[in-house]
Amino acid sequence: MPSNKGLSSLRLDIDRSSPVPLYHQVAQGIEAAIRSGKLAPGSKLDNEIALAAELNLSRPTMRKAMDELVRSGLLVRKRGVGTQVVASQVKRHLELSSLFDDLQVSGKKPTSRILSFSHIAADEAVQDMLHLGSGARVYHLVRLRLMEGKPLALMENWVRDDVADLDERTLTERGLYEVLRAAGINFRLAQQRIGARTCNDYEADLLGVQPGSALVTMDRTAVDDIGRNIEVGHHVYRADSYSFEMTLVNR
Amino acid sequence: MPSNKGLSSLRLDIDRSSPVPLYHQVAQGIEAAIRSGKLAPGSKLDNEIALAAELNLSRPTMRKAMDELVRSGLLVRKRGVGTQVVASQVKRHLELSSLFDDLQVSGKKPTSRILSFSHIAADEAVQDMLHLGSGARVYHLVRLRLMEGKPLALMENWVRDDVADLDERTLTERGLYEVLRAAGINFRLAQQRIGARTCNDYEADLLGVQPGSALVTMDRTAVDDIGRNIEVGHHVYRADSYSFEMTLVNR
DNA sequence: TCGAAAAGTTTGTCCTAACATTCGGTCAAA
DNA sequence: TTTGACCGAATGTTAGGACAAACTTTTCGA
Repeated sequence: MPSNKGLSSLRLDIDRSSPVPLYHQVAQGIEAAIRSGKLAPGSKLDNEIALAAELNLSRPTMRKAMDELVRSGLLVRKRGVGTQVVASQVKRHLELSSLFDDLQVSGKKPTSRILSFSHIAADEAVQDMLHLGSGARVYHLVRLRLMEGKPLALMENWVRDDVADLDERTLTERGLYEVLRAAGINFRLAQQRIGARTCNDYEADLLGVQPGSALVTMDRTAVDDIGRNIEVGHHVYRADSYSFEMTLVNR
Repeated sequence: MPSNKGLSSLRLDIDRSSPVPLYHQVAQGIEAAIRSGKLAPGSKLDNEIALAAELNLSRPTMRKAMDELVRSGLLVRKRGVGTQVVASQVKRHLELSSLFDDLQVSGKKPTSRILSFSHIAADEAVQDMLHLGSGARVYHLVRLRLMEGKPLALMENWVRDDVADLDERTLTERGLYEVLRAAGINFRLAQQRIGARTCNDYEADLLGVQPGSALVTMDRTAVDDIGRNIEVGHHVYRADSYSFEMTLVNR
């Protein structure tokens, strides 16, 4: 007698009139059940057909919902065997959002001090990374991010100037990504590189650490939904206060 | 006059008798076309229906192929508009593989020096991370990874002992993941955290750097296809020789 | 008793068929 | 000149069915 878990006990009520796709509603419902413990780590789910029938959905829709959770690392599947909840508590996937957004979600109160803001001609390296022609102009920002008064990150960004109007005051109280999204930009992907190095005297002073302390470095290029390279950033974080968490998924 | 690109010029011949799924064959074909430049960065693809017809596939299959490329960051889609090749050259996604595998693919010749190998009782922290009961035993490895004779990484791993038999000689010439895969383990996901710190005298000596140099740190837990936590690792890399590249995708 | 074959279960792939939603542009009305 | 309605085009969602492949369990024969 298998201990398969149906979803009936979860009260997964889906709203067919909602603009939220059914598969996403289902995925969110199951995710909530896993995170709240109603679906125990390691427990086996009913098969796709039974679950679909239980929710009055087609199998493709049910499967797409489960795909979402497999991709985010909450479920694992094996052909001929079934689908299980992953044993360990999986943190949320590394999101394509700015640090500012990350910290807001986690309930902290980040502030931003703008050290430099200018509208300048892009040098060759920036032109290349943003795929701009020669003579193009960009916004250049250097910001210090603080969390509850404590310096956390030093961020230098170059933003193409033909997608939004930036000004210094707005950026003080809103994250860069928030401002750009409000301007109608839909970020789709970012390529980034994470590494480390020791800090110099200038950085040590701003971040409030000893010269020679370790820094986490992050270089990023962000792309929107029509393939434009919107922004490149070079950020350094205090290694004692920041690290990157992510879940890698195969297949 | 749109400059939409069909795929006919690409000679995408798909083999319906192959065990490789059609959508994956198509995805690989398009990826190859992009990476080779036959599909120019920024160019717009034909619509899904036309492409499907061109390859004698159904639209869902075509769509699934494109999904793969969207998820890996090579294409971007926008409803009502179309699908484009991303402007920038996207590196391969951060894979769930060991460093050893990574370097092999890139054509380098990594070697491994085993500093310590033992079969020991798991302490409480390891028991917890691998979800083992008290009294469980694990393999414990400390390895130094060298690339062309140059030290690159210092790696400490704990592996549960009920899934494979490990021995010191095999691990010298094969990567840990390779050995575990050969034992029938299908890795599905890994949760990892990347950070930085400065190195101590012991690490400096082994890695051939000055004490106080920057290190990239990586902590990882790997999970297989039936939800078992197989291995936890704590690795440190020379910051001047290693960094993590990845592509984040929204949606 | 043990190993091989068969049957059953479950996920994986592929197809056809609609309809919905969003975007970009055109064109007419204010 | 600007606004609004409409239309075509493209991606997004949902359904239902059929078969394939991998794995587990049971059954059967030596």
